Amino acid sequence: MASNAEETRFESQRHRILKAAATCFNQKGYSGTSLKDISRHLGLTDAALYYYVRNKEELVYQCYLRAAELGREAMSRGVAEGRNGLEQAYLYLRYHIGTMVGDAGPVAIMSEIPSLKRDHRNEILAISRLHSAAFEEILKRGIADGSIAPCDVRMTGNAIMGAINWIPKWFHGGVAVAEEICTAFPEILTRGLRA
Amino acid sequence: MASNAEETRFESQRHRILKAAATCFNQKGYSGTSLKDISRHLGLTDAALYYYVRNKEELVYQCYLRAAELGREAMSRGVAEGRNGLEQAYLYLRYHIGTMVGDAGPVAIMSEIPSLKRDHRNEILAISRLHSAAFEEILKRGIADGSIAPCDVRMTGNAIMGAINWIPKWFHGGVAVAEEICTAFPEILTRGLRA
DNA sequence: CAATAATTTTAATGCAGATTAAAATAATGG
DNA sequence: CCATTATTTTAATCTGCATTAAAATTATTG
Repeated sequence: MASNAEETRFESQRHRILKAAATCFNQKGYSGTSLKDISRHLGLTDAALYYYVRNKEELVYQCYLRAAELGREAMSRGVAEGRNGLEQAYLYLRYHIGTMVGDAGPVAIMSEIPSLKRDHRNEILAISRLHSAAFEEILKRGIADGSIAPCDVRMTGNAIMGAINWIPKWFHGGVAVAEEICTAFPEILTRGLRA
Repeated sequence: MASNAEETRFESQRHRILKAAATCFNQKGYSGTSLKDISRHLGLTDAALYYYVRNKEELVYQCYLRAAELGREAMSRGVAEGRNGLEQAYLYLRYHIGTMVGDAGPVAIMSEIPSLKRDHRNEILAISRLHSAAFEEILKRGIADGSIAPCDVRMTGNAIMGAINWIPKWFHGGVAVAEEICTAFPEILTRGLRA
């Protein structure tokens, strides 16, 4: 049976692979990146990837699961720490964006949902809807407690999520820029919410 | 030689094709949509597309050119009609978003730049940079004339453009929703700019 | 209606890239 | 060291899809 050390080895390699995949998908899109593109990033052969993952689609799927997990964590931290709706929104954005531009793991590739196969797509769409709904709840809470000005929460949510989801399209690494995004974005995105 | 009537026929068909292509690209991405996907939308065969366009890549390229043209028009109208930076930003957003959710032509597929071949990509990137720079100019003008609060114009521009560019990802037609977007978005996106 | 041009289709061709199987290499434990 | 297990590679295969050429159809014009 595999020892603990080997498990770790496997898991960490798998993690590297998912991250490389996410990077490529963000740059060239799902169908636009070949398995060779991904494996080249890692000094491997394309066939080697199949030791870690069932097929290409699972790469996106796993990235999405990880991204969803990070998003969920960011949101609960924000909700837990914020004293009102506005603060919660601000903190959530800060944490979420932090993970996206940091190197904690595979970043969100929110553009590639159509590439998922039916079951996975439905699952991710459901998670995604829950996430949006939770954010809209924060907005409603802020409106109720007077920290956020009344607004169309659906559209406001769409706007803010769009701004976030678009980040991977123009951010291609760099610690300095990452810092700048982390401080500027939450401020910019919540300034319009203030009551 | 072709008469005027025939030219119009050709051009209008070409236009239909570009629009169908843009729709598909927005839904499934460039590499994710086959020529058959596009032609099926039109009641044609995939091979028929080659009568109107050199190859698949030119479909995206032409969509980008059209989108850039629409964006440019929206911006100059906004700048011409607005009395200060804030108004200009608002009007530009209103016009630009209007064309994106309307059926004037192929909508922007800003996600697919990597799919373009080198020369076309450089061209579109240059145009895109000009567009962003022009928007940042509007912001600076607003800061100078006191209508917009001082901010990181680069990041603010990225945030607003992201929110716009993401629209095709979640908007899939519907006149009512289109109306809602047109009125809500410019307001939401400029509220955070006010001095 | 004949003749020419415009448009679309049918039927190949060819390639890129995902997937698989078997072989080779590297790691690990006794 | 040997034996076993983990990891990666080489070498096929198979398929989907862009692209092309030639034929068929539809429109247009004198």
